Amino acid sequence: MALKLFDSLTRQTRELAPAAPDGVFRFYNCGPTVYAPAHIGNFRTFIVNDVLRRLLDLEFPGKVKHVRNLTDVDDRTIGQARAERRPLAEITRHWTALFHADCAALNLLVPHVEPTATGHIPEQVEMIDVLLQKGNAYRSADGSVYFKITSFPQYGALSRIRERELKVTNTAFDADHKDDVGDFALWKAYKPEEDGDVRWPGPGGAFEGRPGWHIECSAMIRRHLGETIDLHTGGVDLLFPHHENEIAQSECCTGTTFARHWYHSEHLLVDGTTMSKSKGNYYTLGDLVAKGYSPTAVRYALLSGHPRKQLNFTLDSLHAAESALKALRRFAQGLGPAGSAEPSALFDPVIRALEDDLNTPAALGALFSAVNAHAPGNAAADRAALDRALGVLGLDLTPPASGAPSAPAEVEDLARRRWEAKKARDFAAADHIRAEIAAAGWSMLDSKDGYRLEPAKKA
RNA sequence: GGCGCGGUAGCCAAGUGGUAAGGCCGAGGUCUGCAAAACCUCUAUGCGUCGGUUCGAUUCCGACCCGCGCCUCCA
Repeated sequence: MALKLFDSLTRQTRELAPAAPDGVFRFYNCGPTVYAPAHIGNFRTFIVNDVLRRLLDLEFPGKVKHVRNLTDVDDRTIGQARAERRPLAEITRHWTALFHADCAALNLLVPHVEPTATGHIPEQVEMIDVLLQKGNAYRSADGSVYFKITSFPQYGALSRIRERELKVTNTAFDADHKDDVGDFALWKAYKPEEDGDVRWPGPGGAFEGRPGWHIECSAMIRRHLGETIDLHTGGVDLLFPHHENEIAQSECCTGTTFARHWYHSEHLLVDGTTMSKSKGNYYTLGDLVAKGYSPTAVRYALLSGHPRKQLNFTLDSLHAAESALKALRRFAQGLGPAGSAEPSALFDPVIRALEDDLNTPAALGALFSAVNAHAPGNAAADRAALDRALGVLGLDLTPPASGAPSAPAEVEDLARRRWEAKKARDFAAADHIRAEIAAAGWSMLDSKDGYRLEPAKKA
């Protein structure tokens, strides 16, 4: 089985394989900026990358090194700290913790390394020093350092920026400091009124300030994965300028290929448009859980579209996901435990769909096709196969732990009375009480020898 | 203006030069005192529009219409 993935640089679907002699597959996924709760659009990318990670684990067992960073110093994190008048580290620590909790709820595997920008300042400064020495970077009047894109002839290969006609605006061109609009900051000189106590010694041991955004990834990759990595991923929005700039600074610094394969997942839209707080279509995982949806359903819904296609997220898609998951749970229960059985081939098409450029919607389709095609016989082996397929998708069928809130005492009391009435075959009374229970916002679900109460479904 | 992506049933969504996976919803049925659940069955002569290539196109080519994203720090 070969794992194929679209490569944003060559615009072709290519096979993934480690290049280094040690056989380790080096995988870097651009992580979040920790200044606010991550929204489900962010999580679409992280979930897609999580499925990728699981596929890689299947393909290269024990030989995958997965790194995902945390951006904990940049304009936005600093801005948030200023707005709240709290130390930067306190802000980023808080949002990192929430991010990790959301990741756990969404069943995301923990990367092998999760480096932070602030934890790698010397590494970043070192790279900037090299770029200055090699003439790929220059220092501006205020002590900032910019990368000179004309010094790197291949600049623009990834984003095809040369074919674009840049809409140049005054705000985009910081004429005071940059030589060229396209140049980007490697190091930003310290500005007391903006940066507060956020500052480090800069290139050459002088020029206090902080790193630009792009250099952190280059430095952390170099430190944790080496000069050449096998796969670099992120959302499409990072393609330009972030990844373009990473390539430039890394390759100029090391003189060798930075990433052998690039992959970008598309944006999540909500209600047909981009998410924004002002439109009221901005969702975090917490928002959706508060509405009663399970994180597993969120994960399922986010996998229901092709990762390289924009996905329009709606609450309806969450309903569909909950229903589909419910059917899968029933099916799994019907099969019983896998025990020590070897997986059957029943769900192989699911894995194959994923190996074919991470086609998650096809994989989900194949999952149900297999369920529908299932014939009784080797339940344990089929269950083992189901578990493996669901494992790669990262779908955990365990029902939500907490769940059912208990009904108020008066509703419990009504239920008890209705049950007695029913047993006495006084159906008129039983139906009357059912209506009362419904009026109180609860549903009474009878079974053969008992009943349970659930909150009535909201419209 | 430039770069890119997409338009497949009520909704979501795969896919292929040879005649449309799958999920949700809905409908009918079985079962159940009722309700719910579960199970069974059904649901696109059609894949934005118009041309072209072809024995044959939803799938290739062209034009057009519509939607969306990006164009300097947003996954």
